[in-house]
Amino acid sequence: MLDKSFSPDTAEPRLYALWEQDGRFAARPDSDAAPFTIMIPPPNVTGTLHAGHALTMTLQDILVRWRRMQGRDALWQPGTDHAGIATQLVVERQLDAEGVRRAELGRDGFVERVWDWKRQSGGQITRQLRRLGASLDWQRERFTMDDGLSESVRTVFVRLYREGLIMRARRLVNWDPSFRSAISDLEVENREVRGHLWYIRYPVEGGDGLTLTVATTRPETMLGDTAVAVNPDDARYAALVGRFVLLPLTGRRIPIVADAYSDPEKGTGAVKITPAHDFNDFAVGERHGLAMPSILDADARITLDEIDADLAEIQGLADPGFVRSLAGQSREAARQAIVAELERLDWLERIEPHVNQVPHAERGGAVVEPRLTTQWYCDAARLAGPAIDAVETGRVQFVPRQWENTFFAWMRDIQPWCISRQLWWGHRIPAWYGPDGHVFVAHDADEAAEQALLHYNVATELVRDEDVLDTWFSSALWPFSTLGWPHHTADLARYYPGDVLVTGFDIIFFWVARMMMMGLHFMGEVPFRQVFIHGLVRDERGQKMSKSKGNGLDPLELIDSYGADALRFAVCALTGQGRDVKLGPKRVEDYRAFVTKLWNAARFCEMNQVRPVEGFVPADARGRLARWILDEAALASADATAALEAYRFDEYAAVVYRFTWNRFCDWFLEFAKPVFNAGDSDEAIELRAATAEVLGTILRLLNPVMPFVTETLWAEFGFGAEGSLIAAAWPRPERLAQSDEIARELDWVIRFIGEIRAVRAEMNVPPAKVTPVLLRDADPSTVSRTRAWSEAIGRMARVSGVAVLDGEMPTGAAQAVVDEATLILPLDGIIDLAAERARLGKEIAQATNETEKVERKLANADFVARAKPEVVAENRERLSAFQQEIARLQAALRRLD
RNA sequence: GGGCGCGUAGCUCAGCGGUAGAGCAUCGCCUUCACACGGCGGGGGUCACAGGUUCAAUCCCUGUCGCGCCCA
Repeated sequence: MLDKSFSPDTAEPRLYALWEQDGRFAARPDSDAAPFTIMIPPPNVTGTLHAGHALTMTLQDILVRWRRMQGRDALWQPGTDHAGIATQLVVERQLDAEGVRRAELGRDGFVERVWDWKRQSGGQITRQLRRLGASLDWQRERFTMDDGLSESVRTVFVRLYREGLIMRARRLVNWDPSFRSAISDLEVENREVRGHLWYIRYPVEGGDGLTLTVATTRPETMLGDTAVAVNPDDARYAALVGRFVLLPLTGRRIPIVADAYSDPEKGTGAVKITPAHDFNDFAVGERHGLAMPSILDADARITLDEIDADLAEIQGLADPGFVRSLAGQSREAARQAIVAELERLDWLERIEPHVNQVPHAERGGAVVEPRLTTQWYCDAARLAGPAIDAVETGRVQFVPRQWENTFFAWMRDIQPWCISRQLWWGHRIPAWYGPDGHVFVAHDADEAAEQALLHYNVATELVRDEDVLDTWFSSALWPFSTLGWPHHTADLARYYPGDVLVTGFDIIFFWVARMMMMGLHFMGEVPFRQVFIHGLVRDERGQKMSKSKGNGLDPLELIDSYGADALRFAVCALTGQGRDVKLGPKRVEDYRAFVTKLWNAARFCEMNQVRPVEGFVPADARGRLARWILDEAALASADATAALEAYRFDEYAAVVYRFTWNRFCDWFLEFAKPVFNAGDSDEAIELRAATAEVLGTILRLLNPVMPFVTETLWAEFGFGAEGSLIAAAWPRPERLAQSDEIARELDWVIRFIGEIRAVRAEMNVPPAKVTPVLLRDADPSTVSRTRAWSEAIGRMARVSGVAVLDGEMPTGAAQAVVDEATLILPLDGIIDLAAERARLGKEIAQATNETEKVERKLANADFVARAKPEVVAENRERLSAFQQEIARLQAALRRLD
């Protein structure tokens, strides 16, 4: 006997362990089944499960479980990425707490510590994914720093280098001064900051007091100015182009250049150019062959190394002593000091409040400093071409489609990808340098040494590049590196390309784009055929979840409170196409009610001796009720399958929910009660078997989204051993013969009962009051239906009996119309005749309103002539139905007099 | 500034040429032997606004307003 309610807290760990132990999640490379592959977009190894993971992993798990039930050889590849910056930070913080400095430990010691950390606390998220019920093939778990994956990374780097797709270059990068590393453009977010616009006068050389005023948001960078730019079309400054200004503070002589970058509308129309600290200025510098001195170091502190030599002393304008006093100061302090000095020397014209976009590091939040450094770059533009082509030709499909626009826009304008990071944790770049700086890129030190020998003709000491690769470089290889590449493994042949990548739209530039570029280049084939893009999880009010707002949802808490099934179903039901998911505890709680409903329905089945019957064939069922629900189940199965095929998770959830609750529970089980109570008649035996069949179908349909409760019921009912539902076959819908006719009959019963219920409720008939129903104008077939369903009508509509009206209309009766028949409920003394008149009047009014609309339509010659014939016919039928209904209702109204 | 998306019942969202829907909330009734995390019934919408296309527009097109996101 089932417990009073489902206990997720005990069922979940038990079932999960059972599945895992039985190898239910494992791919079956030796089977004949067609593979279905999803590569998990590897979560960050330092990460913990958040609501966004709960969403994406639930959707992936639904797809995987569903395809597995369809008989596919499902591979859901698990693992994590090594998250260079995040992980290094975690371990550095640990060291801080111990009072140990990273430098003291040395590189090897530090990396060893990171591995220690990884062994102890890394991969917390993989344990949490288990609580969600995610059926990942854990035996295949990979980590981007594994030996195999590291080999892939080295191979890719060396090959791309040899193909000229990787090169070193000295360019501006986004520099994070707190991590002291280059970071990706994509890891920079521009935030609006209220600052100022400082207007500074630069004296024109030989201009007799003539000055040029520039406006800047970053006065401290003027130490590195090497030009002032004006727009070539700006008449105000035309005469000055080609002349020089003397830079206050440093006394440097810098040219006035004409460049379209300068916007005449902005500020004064003259803009100072600091090529080493601004991306736009860098481009101007390149166009005009300007010097590019850096004035900020790795910590974003003032450094004079590159400008000290040309500091000049100019009375009232420049004082090397002041500039030297700035060395080592932060950007902020230097700004204050410089503004004060300019003011003192009267070169500051004015200050305006100004809102500007300031680049911040997404992780850590430091103000990013564009810095001129030598880094490794990957020629993303060349790799992007085939990826763009793959989407254009449909070899990779975005679902929903519109996301391909986002993909195209970014890919067509892709910038060189800076792949080096100044960290210790990560894949160290396989490049070695000779004493003269000559670079040798090789798979390992031995190979590099061989190259050096060939190059120098003598054994030469080499130094390895200190930097590591961007974490995305290794996750880009994930779809094939996890399968054994660069070795030609059987797994690689079988599971590449994968079927679908599931991720949020914020990740299109990361995983989607990069996996495609690398997959196409190295495998010659796309890494996945479809990309399902879902929204982000937001809180109940639609706000983005964030730690600072404190509105984050902990999926584990939700699982503790409501069970994993409820959380999963909520996520599934709320995942519409191209929309964010607003999730809160309330929504999860609401869907827990569905878990409970299913449980109770099953409990009811159990207490009515519903058991699966071996060899039961739906098509052979004889009872109309049995055939009805079996056919309805087939329809639901077909709809659920279609929804999943289209990635319509909301629709899938709705279909199964409606079938289970609003068909199976609300009507079928109610209709079945008298049969179940009738003992062991043939009809009862068959109906129990049919009920078991349908319950089994419900459990199978729901298993992908609610694996725990369905699996529990599956075993309780003896459909199979505990933990075996996961491997059961997905329902294959088979429509039954004569189902339309049976569906019409059941639909009639439902409407018949519904009408009586509505009349009773509106007339405030006490539930305890049971009344007969008299039929007027009823067809013989209707009369016989009332006989066939008399028990259900009696119990569900509180009717003592249905009879054909014989003789006079009873006084004080309520009336209702179902098709051709008028139902009369004698309620003398109970109903208020005035209220009954009003009720009938309202129904007449409603029907009349509809009639008029249809009449107007049919009166329109154009409509009759031009609309599709079936639409016209349909409207004629509706008109006649409404007219008859009105006539019957009016007759009913007259009978009250 | 460019692009994308969204404005449908109090809330969250489906629908997307021909009868406006669901869940939750709300109101009324019901502790009926699976379920009060329940049952039954009801109320509630000029489908943002303005034009256009069409026999017919919530749905297609154009514009306006409002909201969100991405890119510059």
